[in-house]
Amino acid sequence: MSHTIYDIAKAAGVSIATVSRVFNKAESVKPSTREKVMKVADRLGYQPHVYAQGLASKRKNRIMMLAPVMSNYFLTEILRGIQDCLASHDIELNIVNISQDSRAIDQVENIIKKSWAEGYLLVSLHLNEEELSCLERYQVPISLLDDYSSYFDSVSFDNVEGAFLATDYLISRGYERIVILSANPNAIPIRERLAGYKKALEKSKIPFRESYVVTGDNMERDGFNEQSGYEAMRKILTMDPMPDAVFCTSDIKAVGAQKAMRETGLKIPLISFDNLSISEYIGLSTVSQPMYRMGSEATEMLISRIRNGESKSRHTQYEPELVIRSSSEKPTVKHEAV
Amino acid sequence: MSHTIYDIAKAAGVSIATVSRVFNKAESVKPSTREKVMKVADRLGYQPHVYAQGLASKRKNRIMMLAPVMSNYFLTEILRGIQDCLASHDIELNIVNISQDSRAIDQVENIIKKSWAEGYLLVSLHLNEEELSCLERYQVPISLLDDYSSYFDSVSFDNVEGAFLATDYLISRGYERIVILSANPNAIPIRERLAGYKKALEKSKIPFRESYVVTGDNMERDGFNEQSGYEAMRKILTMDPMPDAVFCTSDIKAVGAQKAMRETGLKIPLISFDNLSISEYIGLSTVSQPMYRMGSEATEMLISRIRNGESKSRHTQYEPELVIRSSSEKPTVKHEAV
DNA sequence: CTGAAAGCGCTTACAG
DNA sequence: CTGAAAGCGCTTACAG
Repeated sequence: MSHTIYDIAKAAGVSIATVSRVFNKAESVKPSTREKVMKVADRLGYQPHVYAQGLASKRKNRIMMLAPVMSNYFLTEILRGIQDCLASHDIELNIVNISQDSRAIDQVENIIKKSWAEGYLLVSLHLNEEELSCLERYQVPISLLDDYSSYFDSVSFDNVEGAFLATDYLISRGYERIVILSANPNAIPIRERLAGYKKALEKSKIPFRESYVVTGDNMERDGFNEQSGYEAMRKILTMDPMPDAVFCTSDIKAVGAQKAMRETGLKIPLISFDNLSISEYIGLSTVSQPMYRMGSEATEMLISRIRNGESKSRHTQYEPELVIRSSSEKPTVKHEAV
Repeated sequence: MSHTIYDIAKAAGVSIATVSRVFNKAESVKPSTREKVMKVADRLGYQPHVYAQGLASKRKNRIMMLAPVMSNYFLTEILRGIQDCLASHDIELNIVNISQDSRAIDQVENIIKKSWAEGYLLVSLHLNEEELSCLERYQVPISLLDDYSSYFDSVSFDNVEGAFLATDYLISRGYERIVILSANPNAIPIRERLAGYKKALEKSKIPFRESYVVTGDNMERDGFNEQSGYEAMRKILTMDPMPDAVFCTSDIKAVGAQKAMRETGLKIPLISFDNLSISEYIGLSTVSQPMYRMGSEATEMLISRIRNGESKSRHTQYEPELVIRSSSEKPTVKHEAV
C-alpha cells in the first residue's frame, strides 16, 4: 500500500542507494540528484520504513523514558525539560509507563532487552544497586533522573539538604514540636528527607522522636498521594501535645494535609516538598526542585553518552531552594472549618 | 553482542523456522521441541529483535497513544484505564507527546506515516474534521478519546450536558448572576461547555450576557491552567454588580480561581469540571468525568478494530455526574484573606 | 510436526 | 558522486 525505496528509486531514475543517501542527509549527493529524489518522494508521500531502517542500520535515533507515569505533576515538569532538549537534537522520545503493580526492574529489563532505543532515561524508578547492576550487561546508555547510582550517569536532587532547609526554617521560626509527614519508609526519597529532617533537629539540639514520624495508611505510589497526606495529618492533629509545625514530604501529600486542617478547623504551619505548578496557587511553602532543568540535564548526558560513549559515569546533583508562601505562617486566627 | 535466532537454532539443533514458531506460540510445535528451544533461549537470554519481527511479519503488537501530555492530571486517569485494558491483551503501549508548540496534526501525521504501531489512540487532540480526514488515507485503526468525529471510533463525554447540570444546579440554588469562567473560545470542549451553560440559562429564562463569559489571559493549553483561572477570577471579583456564582470550565482553573478568592477575601460559590484526584481534597464541587472508563473503553474499541477490522465507526458518549462538595456552598462568613 | 528458502525495506562498505 | 550487492534478524507460505 505504501511506497518503498524501490518505488522512489525507479520513479526518480536512480538506485535505492542514492535514495537512501538523500534521506540520510549524506553529503555526497549531487544537489540536482537530491532535488530530483525529494520531489518524487514528496509526490508519492514516501516515508522510510522505520523498522527496516533500524534493522539495517542498527541505529534508531530514539530514546525511551521509563517512568511511573502515574506519579504525575512532578513528571510533567521533567518531561518539558527532556523534550526541549531533544528537539534540538532531532531525536525521538518514547515514553513508557512503569506500572506500580509488578516489579519495576522486570518491566525495565524487558524493555531494554528488546533494544527499542539507543538510550534509556530511568525516571524516579529508585531501583536498588543490585537491580541496576543487572542492567549493566545490556551495555546500553542509561541515565538516571531523580535517582542515583554509581553504575550510571545520574541527575539527582539533594533531598537531604532540602529537608534540612525546610526543617531548619521551621525551627528558626521558633517551632519545636516539628513532625515529619512521611511516606513509605523504604522509599529512597523518604529516607533521604528523613535524614535531612533529623540533621536539622540535631543542629538545634532538638531530640528526634520516633512518634514524630507520621505516615498515612494509603501506600499507593509509596504513599505519595493526597489521601495518605490527609490520613497522616488527621493523626497529627489528634496528638497530645499537638505538634506546632509539620515538614511534609511532598506537595501532593500537603494537598491532603490541608484538607484535614480545613475539616478540623485546626491549623499548623507546614512546609512541603517539590513546588508543583499547583503549589503556588494553594499557597504551599515548599522546597523547590528544578524539575525542568533536571530533565534537560539528564537528557543532555544521555545523548552525549550515546554519541561519544564516555567512559566513566557522571553525576549532577541539584541544590534545593526554599519557597516561602502562606502555608508556613503562624495561624493568627483560628481557621474556619469548612 | 546479543544472540540471534540462528544462535538459538544451532544450539537447540533445530531450524530457525522452529525457533520462530516457538516464540510465536504456534500450536504446531511438538512440546518436547518447544521445551528444548525455550531452555536454550533462556540460557542465552535470547530476545527476538523487534524491528526484524516487525519488518518480516508486518505486525507490531503495539498501539500508540498520542496526547498533549502536559495537560496532565486528566490524562493520568485515562492512562490507567488504557493500561489496565491493554494488560489483558498482551499489547504494548507507547506514549508520544504531542507538543502544543507546533501544529498537532503535523506531528500526528508524521508519527502515523512511520507506521510504528497497529493502532493509534488520539487523546484530547481535538483536531478538526478536515485534519482528521487527512488521516483516513493511512488506512490504520484510530480511536479518538475525549473527542468526536464521524471518521473514527470515538469515546467522548457529554460536555454540553455536564455544563448544563452544573449551571442548572447553581440556578436551582437561587443564583442568577452566574458567570462562566472560560478558556480558549475555539477549543471544542469550551464551545460545548459554553453551549451547556447557555442551555441552562435559557431553560430558566435567564438572559445570556457576553460579559459573563470571562477568560484569563494565559492561553497555555488553551487556557486550561491555574494561572488563567486565577486571572479570570480576579476579573470576576471586580465586576459590578459582582456575579453571585461561577461555573468554571475545569478543575485546574478552579485551583487558580480559589487563590484569587483567598487573596481578595471574597468568595463566590463555584462548580467546575473534571473531578481530578486533587479535587476532592480541595473541596471542589464539580462535574465528574469517568476518565478511567473512558480510557479502557477507547482501548477496547481500538483493539477490536485491529483484530476484526469493523466497517463502520462506533461512538460512545459518557454522561456527566455532579459531585457537590464545599466550593459551591453559599459563603456564610466572609472568607479570611491569606 | 519441521525445514529450506524467499522476502520484508532498508543501509553501507566496496568499487568505480 | 553513484550503483550493485550483501546483509540486518526475523516470518511464513510451501513442501514434505
